[in-house]
Amino acid sequence: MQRTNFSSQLAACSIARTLDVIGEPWSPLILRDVWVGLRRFDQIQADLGISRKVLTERLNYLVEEGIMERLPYDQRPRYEYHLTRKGTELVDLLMVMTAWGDRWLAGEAGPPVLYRHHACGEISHVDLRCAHCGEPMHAGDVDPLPGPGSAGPEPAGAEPADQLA
Amino acid sequence: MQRTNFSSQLAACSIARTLDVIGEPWSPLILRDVWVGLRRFDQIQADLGISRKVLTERLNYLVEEGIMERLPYDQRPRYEYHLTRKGTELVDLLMVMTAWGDRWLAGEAGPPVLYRHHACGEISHVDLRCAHCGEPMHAGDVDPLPGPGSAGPEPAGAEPADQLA
DNA sequence: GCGACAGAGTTTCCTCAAGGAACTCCGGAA
DNA sequence: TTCCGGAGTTCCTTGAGGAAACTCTGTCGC
Repeated sequence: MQRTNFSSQLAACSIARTLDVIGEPWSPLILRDVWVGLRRFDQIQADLGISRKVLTERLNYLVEEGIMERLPYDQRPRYEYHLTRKGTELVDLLMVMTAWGDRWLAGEAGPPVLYRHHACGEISHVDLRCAHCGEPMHAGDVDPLPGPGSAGPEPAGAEPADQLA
Repeated sequence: MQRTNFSSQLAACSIARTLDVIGEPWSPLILRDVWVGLRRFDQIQADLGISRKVLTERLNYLVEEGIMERLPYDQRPRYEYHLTRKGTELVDLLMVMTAWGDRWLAGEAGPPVLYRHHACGEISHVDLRCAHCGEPMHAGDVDPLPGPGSAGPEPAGAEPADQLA
């Protein structure tokens, strides 16, 4: 296929920008693998069954974008991939995917993996809260407004959010 | 390209399952558009600049997966897409993408769109909390454990999370 | 010293589906 | 009776992804 081009959206949409970084097929799964400790090329390749070519491309891109670092672990040309701060924060996304997938897509067997929260020691999952007041913050709890990086002051028309997010 | 095949991962990974639903290019942006009120085919098509063919495919798939409903709004064959409960909860993912994108990828101009939280009236963004204890829950705050839907009891080896999430 | 080895990619070739553009279909409206 | 606007289809090209073989580099065993 042709490389999907979100360019028109990149200007005005943090979602599109984020997708540009981890939106490609396999990228989130690679991020997950590195997060849980599969740090080497062949480990990730074997775990995912991804082609070596694609894995190379994705890893290079993720390094380029500052999501991961490529660090030598031997005199020989051997490298490990580690998450940067930027990459670690991106794992939030994976946790939300996990929560949603567990809730809506888990088979009769239940979730394949559980997470124990260090702070309370319980098996739990993530919940979205307002960073300001701490109350729940979901799809219906917000109004979108044009921000400083928007294309310009939108006419306050009937369509509140034509150029979005 | 050949349709990316996560099949090996689908069995054991809620992330892969979730990606199977909204992981394709454009799907998250379509979800966003419908969320903010662009509900008709041509509106979405014009907003995203996506090809009509791909938009048709994505919409059909999202309807099939129960993320959206296709509802007539006229005697003529005219339809609108609306989010289901399942789809609305998936918007959480978009909010996390927005938060991450705003933090790490916003240009010098700042975020293109802001969200005002109904509960507190403030411009804010989402934060991840433990659904159980309410404390912050991020990448470093959890241990993954095999759950009921895992392939089987993993040998409690040195590699704590080989078959993951 | 020399070949086998292991990790980490590169390269090549092939296939097939993603994207784009143009076409169709349907039921009012003029 | 034609025009129009919304909502899809159809067709073609291209380039992404997969598979497998090849490369490069430093170690290890003998």
